[in-house]
Amino acid sequence: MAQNQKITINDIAQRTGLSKGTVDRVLHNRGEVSRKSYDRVMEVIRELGYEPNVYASLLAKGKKHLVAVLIPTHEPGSFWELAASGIDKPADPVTAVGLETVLFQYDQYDIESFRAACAKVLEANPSGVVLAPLFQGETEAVTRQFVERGIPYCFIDSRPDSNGYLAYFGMPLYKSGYLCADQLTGGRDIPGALIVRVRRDRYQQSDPTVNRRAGFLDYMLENAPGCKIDNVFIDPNDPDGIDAILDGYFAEHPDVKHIVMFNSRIHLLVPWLTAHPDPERRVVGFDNLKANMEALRAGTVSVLIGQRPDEQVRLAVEALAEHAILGKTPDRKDQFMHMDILTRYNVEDY
Amino acid sequence: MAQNQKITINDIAQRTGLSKGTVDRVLHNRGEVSRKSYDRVMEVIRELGYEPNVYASLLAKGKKHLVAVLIPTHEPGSFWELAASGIDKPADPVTAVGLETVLFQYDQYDIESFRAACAKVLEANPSGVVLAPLFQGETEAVTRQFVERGIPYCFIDSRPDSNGYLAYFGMPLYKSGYLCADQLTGGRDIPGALIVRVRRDRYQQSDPTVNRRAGFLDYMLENAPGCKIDNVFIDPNDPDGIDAILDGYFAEHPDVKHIVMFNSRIHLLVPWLTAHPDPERRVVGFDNLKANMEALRAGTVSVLIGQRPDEQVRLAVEALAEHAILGKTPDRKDQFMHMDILTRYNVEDY
DNA sequence: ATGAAAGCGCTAACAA
DNA sequence: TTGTTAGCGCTTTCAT
Repeated sequence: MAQNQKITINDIAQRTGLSKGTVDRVLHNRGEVSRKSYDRVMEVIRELGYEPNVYASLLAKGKKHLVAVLIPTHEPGSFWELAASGIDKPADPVTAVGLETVLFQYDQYDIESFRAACAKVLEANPSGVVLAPLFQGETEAVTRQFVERGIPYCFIDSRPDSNGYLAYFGMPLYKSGYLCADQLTGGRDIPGALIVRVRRDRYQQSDPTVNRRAGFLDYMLENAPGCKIDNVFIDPNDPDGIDAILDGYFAEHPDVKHIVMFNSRIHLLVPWLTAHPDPERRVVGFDNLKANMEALRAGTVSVLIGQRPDEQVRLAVEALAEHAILGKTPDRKDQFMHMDILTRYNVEDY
Repeated sequence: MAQNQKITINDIAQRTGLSKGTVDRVLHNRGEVSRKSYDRVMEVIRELGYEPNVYASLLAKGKKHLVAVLIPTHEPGSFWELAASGIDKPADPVTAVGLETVLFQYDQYDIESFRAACAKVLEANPSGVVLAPLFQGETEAVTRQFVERGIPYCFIDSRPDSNGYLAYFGMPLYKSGYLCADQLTGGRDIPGALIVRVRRDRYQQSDPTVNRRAGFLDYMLENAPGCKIDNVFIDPNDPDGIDAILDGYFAEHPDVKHIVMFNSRIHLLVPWLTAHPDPERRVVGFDNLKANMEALRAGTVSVLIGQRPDEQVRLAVEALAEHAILGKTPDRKDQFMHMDILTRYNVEDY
């Protein structure tokens, strides 16, 4: 074990015969230092194994770091509520080190509200921002501003094709469809499966489920070639309509049992599923919304695939904090989250 | 938004007409303060919404916090290696805040080495220690010493019946057996299943797998009553013996396909499984050892149930750090980890 | 290009 | 019981 006498800038100032000020200047590449002094300082730093004391530094600059989290407003029980809950999770010692996180929200169906939120974020002049790229064009616009102002940012949930972000935290979408298919079929060929989709007006939003669907279909092609796959569209705001649509479909296709949805709304089917129990049926959906987990416990949904949205924001915030405070850059830019398989037997401690 | 002018102990000193010293005393309940002053200070603190500045505090006391992690030596690819890898995971800002973690190891089959490691831990006088309670009696002994010396400690992996620990991070063992059974059977009745066990000499160690086995058997009783369940014992150090035992068993029981192991050693069966492929067979094991994950990818093992041992130690270290630095106590003492279901389709990003 | 010095907010030792 | 004071290690003017 090496001697643990922390060595300070004073030590290295003495050793070099220079002053703390100069040492500090080289430490932060702040210029105004002669080539010679610079080299000498660097040498001694290495020699003595100097490591800066973060508290002292933070204390001296007296700066609070603020990271902004820019996500849609969350109705209770929604996906974005889960995500938002991650904002307070960064390990307390971290926040204790002078990190403040602020939530900026917008209506995910209203591009104007997104613009407004972006403006507020810029105003707050944060040390970093984490955002979900729901509106493609606008996202490009803000991130360009971030870059201009030297504000690092992280994407969560999904990731545009741009390149200036510090890191991305999210599920591998195509693969998640694959996994989903495997859970639905149990690895066996099945007669048929119904994909329930939400009719979306296109709010200029990107749809992350298309990749997922692609993965699903590819799996089926390879592993369950005999399976007939149908699509049906529902309106989230019309519960009766949902029942009617499902009734209609299954009346015509009594051989089909299995059901899958690629967004987080599998809970919309619970009333119908409850009314039409079938031990043979497998139902697979995504995301650990409260209502979805209820359905899992009740047995109406067989499997849920989770991606820990709260972890995504936690990790993103931490990455930004490390960047701001310690100047570190994550080793991998794209950090894919593990896809959690949830059944009634392991929901409890999720 | 409230005004963000950080208020300091100076402010509250002025407001009360007392000195920083006195304020500091009440802040830390260090006594030597008159009832009256105490009350007044508290009042003003509340009134002004004072919050201490952690950096300043840390800087002033100049104390590095050390947390000791006391776990078995890890051979490469073992369970404890995974656990050990969590030691460096606490978010960097945390370690930056002055946390040092040190690993203390012992031979899990040698109680003397455990005693020695404990002695060293005590010697290091850490601010906290995380340990796995492998040796029951000895664990009681050390923890008693921890309590005496006011050193908080966390258990990981499993948890004795004592009560003085700060927190426990681990898998719910009984439930994990239940989940395991469900994954093995796929929710259907099956003709038979073979439990492969490791013959353990009793090193005075507690065996965490007994609860798991109990959960498994209960599930089977309830949900697969027709299933014949057999046990077979292998010696980890005798690969040929393993093959022989499995050959022997399956020769006699051609109707049985499924195999399960309750410890982390399912990878021991890979040679035999590879030599005897069977698309109908399901094989379920525990823990994401490298060898196990390989088997999953190769398709010889169907499902692995993971508990993120690295997360367990990370969380334990963080809990201890929060306690030491911030004086916080975790809200829940027993923090059960989620049980991860791993298949070939979601191992990749684990 | 470099040095000197005044803090950042808090702690702890010592006086009073 | 309370006040005073000298730092903790680093940053940041302001001189030089």
